[in-house]
Amino acid sequence: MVPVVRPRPRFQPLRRARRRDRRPLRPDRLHVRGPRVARAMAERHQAPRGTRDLLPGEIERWQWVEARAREVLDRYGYREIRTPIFEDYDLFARSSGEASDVVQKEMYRFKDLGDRDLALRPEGTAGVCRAYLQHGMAQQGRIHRLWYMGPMFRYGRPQKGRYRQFRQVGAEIIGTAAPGADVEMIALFVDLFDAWGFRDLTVALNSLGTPETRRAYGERLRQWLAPVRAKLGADAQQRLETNPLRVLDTKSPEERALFEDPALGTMPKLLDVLDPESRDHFEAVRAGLTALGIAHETDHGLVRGLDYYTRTAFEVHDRSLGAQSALGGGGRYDGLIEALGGSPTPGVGFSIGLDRVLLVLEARGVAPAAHAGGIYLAAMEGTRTLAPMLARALRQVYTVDLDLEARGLNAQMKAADKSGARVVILLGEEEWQRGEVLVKELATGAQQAVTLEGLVEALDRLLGPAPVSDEAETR
RNA sequence: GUGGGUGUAGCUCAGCUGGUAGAGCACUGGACUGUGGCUCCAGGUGUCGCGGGUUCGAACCCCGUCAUCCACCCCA
Repeated sequence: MVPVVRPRPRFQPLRRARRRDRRPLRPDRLHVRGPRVARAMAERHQAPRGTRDLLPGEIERWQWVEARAREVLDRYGYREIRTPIFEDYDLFARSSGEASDVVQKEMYRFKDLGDRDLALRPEGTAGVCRAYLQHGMAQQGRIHRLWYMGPMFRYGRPQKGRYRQFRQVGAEIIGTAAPGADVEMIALFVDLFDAWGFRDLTVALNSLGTPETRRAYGERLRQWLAPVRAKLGADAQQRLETNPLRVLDTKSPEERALFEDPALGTMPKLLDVLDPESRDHFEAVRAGLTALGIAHETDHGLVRGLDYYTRTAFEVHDRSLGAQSALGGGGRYDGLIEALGGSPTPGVGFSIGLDRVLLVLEARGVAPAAHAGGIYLAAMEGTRTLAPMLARALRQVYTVDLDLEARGLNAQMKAADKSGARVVILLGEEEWQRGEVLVKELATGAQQAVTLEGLVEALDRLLGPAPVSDEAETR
């Protein structure tokens, strides 16, 4: 006989193959995952880098945060607006600034099948302003208070608190340059954090003036730093040319020490060169915040490099987050809508990174109260077909779970316990003959037979008619 | 995009300078086809991230790659 040599698949050692062959067939797995060969050849999928799944157990925390935010925004009288998750690339390029990092290297930009140049939104304000213009909202009232909540996308190396898909909640007031708008915006900003349980926040505040005052200030900075220019890092020297305000933003202790050099004299402050109108505006905002008892402090290093940002800029940070400490920020953008092709229209807004808010809440052990359990409907052989009907009727009012696989009573009771149900309705055959069901309270084990007519009354007594609370509590 | 750390069961982690898969929790079934938690028994607990290479032999060594974490850049 001629020996036949069969090539052995290289991806699977013989030892492992034998092990697998000894295992009993698992039909429940086979039909889900497919035959072994197909599985071995297929790549196993995972969420793309920088994205993540929010699973049951974690999503409740998100729902709680979102619900609290909606309540506050609603009480402030703001209206929700939902804009597309992708827009023309050009919209973001204009609103964020061609030279900005976001546009230069963080944009998810793509062409669709119609060769349109599109991008996933990196922030929310651009889309809101576009919608404002597209639908002529200016004609329907001068001042619009809007909010949005949803995913944003930026391409960058992910780390804790920074993801490629992240969620923001934000608000805008379009149509007034009054300092009162800035004050309300910051009050809303702070009250959102308050609703999530943040206390003792301090808002960092600055005024960027106008593009003209910023240019003048940039020149002052260049002159001031000229003596130590050679000692600055390469990045800082580059920024001194393109965006001098950013030089002050450095985290380098060496560079910060240079700023303290007595030979330089005191650092010029942007507030010192503000135009009189911007100065008055800034003072009015500060006075308004003080009147409301909102803690704030001026941060001369707080800058926004983009041309369309004007006057007020603000941020809050949480040091527990590490390098990505910014929880949210905002400011006035009186030049933006004009730059997008509208008539000159002032606006002010903010955005808050919900992923980072959730990180802080998680670290603090703040969790939504556990969901109060509902009803588990257990059936027996002779009442099996009744269960789906009764369950459907009860589900008009109650949270009802039941077994789908015709399992034994023991298994159903275990499932009921595991599901967190408070009450089991047992469709016993004998009881059903008499027009009754058994109602058992799991916490006490107490059980009684009730007629169908008395069932609702018994359930209300055990479960209470009150809706479940979703207030937060500390573990 | 730059630099560094880490990838072993669903989760938290052991695994000695190469010598053939481990614990706890969780999960499923059974003891218990008319009653959950406790206990006991049985069990999937596994592409040792993935792909190459070195070796008689790789979870361990080398290279690449992916993911994750930290820092930078920048922001939320």
